[in-house]
Amino acid sequence: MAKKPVKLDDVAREAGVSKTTVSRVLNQRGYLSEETIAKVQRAMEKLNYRPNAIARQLYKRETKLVGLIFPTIDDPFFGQLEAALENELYRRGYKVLMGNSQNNPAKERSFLRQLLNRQVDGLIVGAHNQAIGEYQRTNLPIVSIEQIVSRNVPVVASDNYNGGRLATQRLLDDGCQHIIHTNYPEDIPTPNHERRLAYEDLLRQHGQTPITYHISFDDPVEKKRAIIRQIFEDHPEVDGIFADNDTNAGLIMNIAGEFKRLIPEDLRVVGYDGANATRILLPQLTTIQQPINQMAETAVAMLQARINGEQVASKMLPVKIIDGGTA
Amino acid sequence: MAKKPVKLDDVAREAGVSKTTVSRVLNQRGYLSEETIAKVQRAMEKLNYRPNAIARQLYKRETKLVGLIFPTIDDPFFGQLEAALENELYRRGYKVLMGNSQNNPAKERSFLRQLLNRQVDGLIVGAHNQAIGEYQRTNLPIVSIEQIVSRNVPVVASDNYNGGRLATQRLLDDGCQHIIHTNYPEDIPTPNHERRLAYEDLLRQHGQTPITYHISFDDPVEKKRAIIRQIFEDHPEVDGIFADNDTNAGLIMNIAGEFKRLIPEDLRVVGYDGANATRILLPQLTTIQQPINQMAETAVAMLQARINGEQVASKMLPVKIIDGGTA
DNA sequence: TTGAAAGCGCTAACAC
DNA sequence: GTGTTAGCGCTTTCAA
Repeated sequence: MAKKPVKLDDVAREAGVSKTTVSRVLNQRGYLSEETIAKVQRAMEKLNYRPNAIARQLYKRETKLVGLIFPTIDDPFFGQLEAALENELYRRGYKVLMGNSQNNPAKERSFLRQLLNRQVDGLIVGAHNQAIGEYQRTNLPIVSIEQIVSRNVPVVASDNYNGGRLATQRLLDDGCQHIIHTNYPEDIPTPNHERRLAYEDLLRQHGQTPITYHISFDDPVEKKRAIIRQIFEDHPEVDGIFADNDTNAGLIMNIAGEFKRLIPEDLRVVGYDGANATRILLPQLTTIQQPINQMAETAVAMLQARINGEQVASKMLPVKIIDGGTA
Repeated sequence: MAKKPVKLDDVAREAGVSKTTVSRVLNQRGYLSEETIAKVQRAMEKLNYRPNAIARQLYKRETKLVGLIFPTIDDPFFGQLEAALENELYRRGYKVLMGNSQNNPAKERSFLRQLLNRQVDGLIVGAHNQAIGEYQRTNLPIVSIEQIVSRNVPVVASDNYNGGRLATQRLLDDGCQHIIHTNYPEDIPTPNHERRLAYEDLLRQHGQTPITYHISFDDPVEKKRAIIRQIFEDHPEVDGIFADNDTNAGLIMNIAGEFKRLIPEDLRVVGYDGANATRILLPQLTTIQQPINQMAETAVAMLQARINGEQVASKMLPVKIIDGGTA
């Protein structure tokens, strides 16, 4: 609005040198006399000069920005994951463009379209939505987390099968006879479903019938509660629940109270994720912990490699069980 | 790396028209024959053309990007706040550049410096760090949330004094005789301290001695736990605690267990924030709820006004008490 | 209804 | 050591 912003030219004029010289001082490149440097710096100071990052980006054809596309940030797992990603990216000189898809394919698509317009140097995605064609026909470097995007996008995932195995085995070891599992609806294909496979395999091996209730990540919490109440109504005999995330485990623990079930006496519960926030608020919850920070570091390292033009393979990271007391 | 990206020129050549025409089709501006439009669109399609957003930004001198500077995103309050901000900004056509200052003044400063270089059209800040000189000498539109930044930056805050009053009054009504408060260290000036003022005012009015323990938001959780244990050791007579955020309230509830205090029988607890995630995981916690989503909407509306060159005044939003059962 | 040309603010050959 | 010049890819007067 007010006065036009100061540009390189203005600094050059003020210092009585050429644009090139100012640019060199700015980037500390090439040979310059101490005197000139000082002169230019004085001019910059005097005019309170701020280089225009956009102009530089245009020339350099890189923005040092990485887009993050995840369902939301308002969740213990994704909050910690995105925080770790931001941190690691910052260490490597990248800033973060954040996009929450919120189970809204239109939003995800619009977001993606814009980012593909040379706004970012790379993308890290973990959105739940149906993989969109856009992801396929771009050669922007992409890495995904716990999500299958397309054939040419490497994935960082934790060992979901083993996580499901550890959780189910714990409940079996506790002597549970009626173990129920909660997971996403089947039509959303994610590595997450390996957890369910492990649960089903183990239950069958032990002569029990696997029963899975579907709770969509993006459901409003009241709907989630309703589904969980349904579990207790449909299966009063339930004595063990393996929840596919800690938030659901928390809901289950509360609703168990409504049904007068004591945990762990009447009902054992194992959660999944083991994010900081849930560990703090629900330390009593036994859960399968994903190596969230390590997943973030790995994803960033892989993205960096892709940006450098290298090929990288998908990676699987180990999980572990955290003993709380609920199972 | 591979083939050079397609640019406007290429599309123009392919369609046999000028750059101007292609640009017009792109922006749906000016008079164009149906035929030309179709021709150009076919060329775009064929070449899989993606406009370079950076070039446009350079010309337009606006990026449609807003920077968010907060301590972290891995926290129920800030997670929900930033999610709401992102959502509201997206509605208005802005994307979000996220920067977590993490109680690291160097990081905050570096982040800020870069954003001031015309990378964003505006800034919403809520970092805890000492206000940095940089904030003052820029004319980038800025709005702050629950944070005093500088004289010319309008603030969106909730009614912290009333929140402190509601919390303390509840504990007094419950008959607590020894009420303790946790809050930030005093040297970080935030509207948050109004909560403490209210607590102190009320306690003195009731002939009690206010006692505040300082828990820094950025302390590692083990340090927070240690401070809370100290409360119980120093003041075994404590029968009410007003925590300045729900995470601390959660820690208090767990440590109360270590000291064999039953809640609410032996100890009443009131938290602060009332964010979604804590409401889900700790529904039993009585807390003061900030209107987080409304704060986000207000901040975005104010920022938009500032970007449009209007002056705006700071705003204060009401809080309410949520009955859980811990007080 | 369309095009030529100037310019957004910066960088980097290439010359001197 | 320093300057001249030609772009980076787009938008927009102005003219035709």
